[in-house]
Formats: sequence, structure tokens, C-alpha cells
Amino acid sequence: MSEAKRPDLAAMLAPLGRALVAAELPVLERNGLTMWGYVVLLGLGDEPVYTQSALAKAIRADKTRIIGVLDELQRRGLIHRAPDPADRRAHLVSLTPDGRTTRERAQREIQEQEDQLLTHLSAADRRVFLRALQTLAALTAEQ
Amino acid sequence: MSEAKRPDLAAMLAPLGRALVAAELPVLERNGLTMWGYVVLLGLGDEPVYTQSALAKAIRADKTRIIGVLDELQRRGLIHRAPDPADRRAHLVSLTPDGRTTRERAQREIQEQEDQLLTHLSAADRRVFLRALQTLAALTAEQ
DNA sequence: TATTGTTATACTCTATAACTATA
DNA sequence: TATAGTTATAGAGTATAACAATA
Repeated sequence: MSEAKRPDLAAMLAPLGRALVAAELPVLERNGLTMWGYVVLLGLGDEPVYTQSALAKAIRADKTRIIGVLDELQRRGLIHRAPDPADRRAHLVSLTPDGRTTRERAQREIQEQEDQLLTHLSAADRRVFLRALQTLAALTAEQ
Repeated sequence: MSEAKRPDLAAMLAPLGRALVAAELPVLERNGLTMWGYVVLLGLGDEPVYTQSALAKAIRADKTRIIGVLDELQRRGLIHRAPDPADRRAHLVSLTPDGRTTRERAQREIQEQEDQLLTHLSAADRRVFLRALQTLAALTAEQ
């Protein structure tokens, strides 16, 4: 009677998330991106410019950890990074056209692969699952 | 037109899983368990006995990593560990009654907390979400 | 020779502290 | 003095290699 009627949510979500990330690394590699590089490109997509601190905070990374990532993305011409003329301590970071193209191509390939996994759900279940997942992800993201 | 109509699955699942795990650590701590200790207790629940290798494989851990975990669980009297008389290289591992009680209490508290999160979904969505999640988790677990 | 459990070692990832340059 | 970015250091977590006991 005190047996669990379902596995722990965390015991399903965490390994599934790790498996998805692992499966997507080759896709990113084909696009010349690391996971952190991709996360940075995604973080830059919504706003035109960012300071490095704001960007790090937005993607929930330590500011010291994205520095090497930004170096590499800049070297490859995917982002633009320059001191803010108004406050020369701060660096403004933005996507280059190449960076936007790369970001969108990588994301398209990733979501196509994810859609493959979702074919194991009925169309109706898939819709509910995605909606519910967005709801829960938003809840934990806001704290 | 090439804008994403949804966030990446992995970008929702992975942080949500991490957030859940982080939120459950205090629950485990109240029960005197680490995350790995809890995972080992869960892994021991379904079968009466295990060799350490089989147990490690079942919970997808390295065999070298669960040794300290087993030491601590044994010290606390939650598991029983003894050489297999038939093959004295192997150690048979099993839950003690105390171990089973601890496992069930911890899991009950964890799932109660998870149920709190699930109240943000409608009853119908919750049912579909859990079913879909179990389907997807089983797919990635089987490989 | 192969396998179980163990220990020791190395490696990766992440966080913390310390430094510079601007403000 | 406070902050943005950077670099150097240290810590945690993990995997790899080497070992002893047994088969």
C-alpha cells in the first residue's frame, strides 16, 4: 500500500534531459558549436545587445565561465563584442549575421531530432506534454 | 519563418530536472541520505539481491563510485552486504528492513513535494504529462 | 586469463578569490 | 568605493588505471 505508483519525477526528468543533451552534442559539433556556445547564441537571440554579466545571468552561468566561450565565438565571427562607449568597463555583445544563421540552423537540426523522439507520443499527447513542460519549466525558471 | 515555435526540449527538460533534484536534496538530507544513497536504495528495491557490478549498471553508475555509498549505507544499517558463498569474489547486496522503511519514507516525501509542483497542471494534463514522460524516459533508458 | 571489488590517480567541470581598468 | 571583465586557484565530481583476491 505504500508502494510508489509512479517513478519519481526527478528520476525520469533528469536522466531524460541528460540523454537528450548527450544526443544533441553531435548535432552541435557538426555546426562547430559546444553546448555552452549554443546556449550563449540562444541567450543572445532575444535581445540586440547584452553586457557579459547580464548575458551570464540570463543563461544562468557564472560570468567567469562564459569568457572562453565568448572568445571562441568571437574568433569564429559568430558574435560581436566591443566596449560600451558610454561605460568602457562594460562590453556589448551581439550576434553577427553569421551567428544568427548558425544559431537558427543548429536549433532547427536539434528540434528536428527532438521531433523524432516525440513521434513516440500521439499528436494529442505531444501537444499536452509540450504545453505542460513549458508550464513547469517556466515555474522553476522564475524563482 | 525559421523562428522556433517552441523552446528546445532539452533546454526545458535539463534545467527542470536539475531544479527538481536541487529541491529534493533537503528532503533526502532530512532522511539522512545523499542523492546517490537514495538512488542505490531505489535500485535495490526491485530485486532481492545484487552484485555490486549489477547494481552499478542498473543505476547507470560507475562501479567505483558506489563503493563509498555502499560503505555508508552499510554503516547505517540500511543495506546488508556479504560475499556470495558460491563465488567469493562477488558481494550480495540487499535492503535491510530499516533500509526499506527509509527508502519508502524518503520516496513518499519526495513524491509529495513533486505533487505540489504538479498542482500547476490540470488533472487531465497531469495524467497525460506523467504518462508521456514515462514513455519517453523508458525509450532513452532502454538503449 | 578473466572478473569482482577496491584503491589510487588523473581529468573535467565549476565555483571562489584575486587582479585591472574604469567609474 | 564599487563594478565589468579577466585570470589564477581551488574544490567537487567523475572517469581511468592499477591492484589483490578469487575463479
